[in-house]
Amino acid sequence: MTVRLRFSPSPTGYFHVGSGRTALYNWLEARRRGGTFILRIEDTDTERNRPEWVDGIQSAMRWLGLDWDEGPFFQSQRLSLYQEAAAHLVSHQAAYYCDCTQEVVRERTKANATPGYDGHCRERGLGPGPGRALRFRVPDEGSTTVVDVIRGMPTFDHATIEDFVVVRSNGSPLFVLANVVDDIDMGVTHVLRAEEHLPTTPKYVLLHRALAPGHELPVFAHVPVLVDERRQKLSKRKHKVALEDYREQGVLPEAMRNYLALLGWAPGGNREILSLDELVAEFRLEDVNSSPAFFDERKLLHFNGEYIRALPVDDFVARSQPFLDDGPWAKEDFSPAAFRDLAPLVQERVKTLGEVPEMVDFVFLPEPPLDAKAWDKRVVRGLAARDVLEDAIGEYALCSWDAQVLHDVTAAVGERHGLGLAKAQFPIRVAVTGRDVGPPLFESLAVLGRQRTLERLRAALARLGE
RNA sequence: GCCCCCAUCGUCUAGUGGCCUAGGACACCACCCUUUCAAGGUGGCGGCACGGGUUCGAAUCCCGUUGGGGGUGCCA
Repeated sequence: MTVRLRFSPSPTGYFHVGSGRTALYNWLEARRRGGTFILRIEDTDTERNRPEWVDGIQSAMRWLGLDWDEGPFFQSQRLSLYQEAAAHLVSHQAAYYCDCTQEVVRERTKANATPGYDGHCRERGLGPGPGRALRFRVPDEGSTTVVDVIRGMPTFDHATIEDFVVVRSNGSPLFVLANVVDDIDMGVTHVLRAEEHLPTTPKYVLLHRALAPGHELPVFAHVPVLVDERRQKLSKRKHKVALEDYREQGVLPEAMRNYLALLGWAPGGNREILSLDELVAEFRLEDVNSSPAFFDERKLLHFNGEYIRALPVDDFVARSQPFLDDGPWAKEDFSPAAFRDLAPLVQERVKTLGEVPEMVDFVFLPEPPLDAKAWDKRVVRGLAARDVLEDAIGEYALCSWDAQVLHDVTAAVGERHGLGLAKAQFPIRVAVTGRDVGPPLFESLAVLGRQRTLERLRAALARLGE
């Protein structure tokens, strides 16, 4: 039998990393088993849905490389299906109408030991109508066991499950109903979703049995939630966890994908960096952990650095382009050739593509950006800084313009003033690039050119003299 | 409160009764390399929550405790 998995987000906020991982796991399991991956948008709560979030879901998934075989389906366009299901429940006495308002229920059950709806309308024989919600009649006795590949078999006593609402009093279906109806209709074989859904799963099972008696239940897999440093569930409200933010920051989708895959799952052996093909081949739902994982941005960034460094230089250049386009320099001052020369040196120094512009901005800006602290420390208070600058100007004016030559010449300059190269290069670096960190200096000078280098050296001297 | 889930270094994890003196990675520290910063190399710090069982033997199995989390909506 071919497996069918679905990812069914609701468009109630931007797409966050936790959703990304759930989508990825669904996709991985579907691909590995040669099954079908379905995208279904659960937008039954019209109050909270927004079309831009729907676009966000799809673009985030495309960015991660998670292509779907069917869909996107929209529950808002499948309402008649849910109505039919509701009618079926009513005609089979599996559900009943209720006109209790939330306030009334709360008031009435306040004193009860078990909170929740008390079954007040069970025997009242109410028909449909305005202000009347449809409730599922949960058996009083017995229990429901959920078979979950990563959690075992949690069991829930029916006594602890209230008669839950499946259709709102305004006629719209609730998540729990639409979800089950669609899974049955779409032949979903594996329900892989976040752990927070585990407590409502017995309702899913009860509904499934009532709606499709004899049909096999899907296999459940509740993956642990992602948490913050305080071990609280990552939420859209409180945390900066939108996939989009990482994308804009210059995180590579393959790095994000790899990192996400490892949050709750590990391949055999001491490996961490895995290609998509390896992920597909080795991922196993059964091996997913059951405890919550902390989304560690530092490790993500480490992965990203690994992926950036592994890129062929031309790819690195191409993928840096969008970030270069937003650089702080005038567009016409950017030189692809100059960037290409520095690219290999930049590539091994950044953790995100967003850091690329500041590594090379001194080349494309008319004046070097000024890092006041670096200027003060390495030029104003730097050892023999003035002498080094003056001496360097003299040498640089005459030597041939080549990184190796510049290196040797500068080493000689340093020696004359009792400094090693490491110290001697500082005033020059700050004068020319504005900072005391950056790509190797002599290669940078080679790209900048003799004239601009000398100008900046002289400007620094002038500034020092003030 | 009630229901459910979870528990190995700070973090992500390997581990499925002997191979564990508990392995790897991130982070951190030191050293090496070195024109800065990175990268790389070497080393270090650091963990089986606790208490009972079961067993010749337990990180691994069982029970309890504690701690953490999720749910408890006419949200998903």
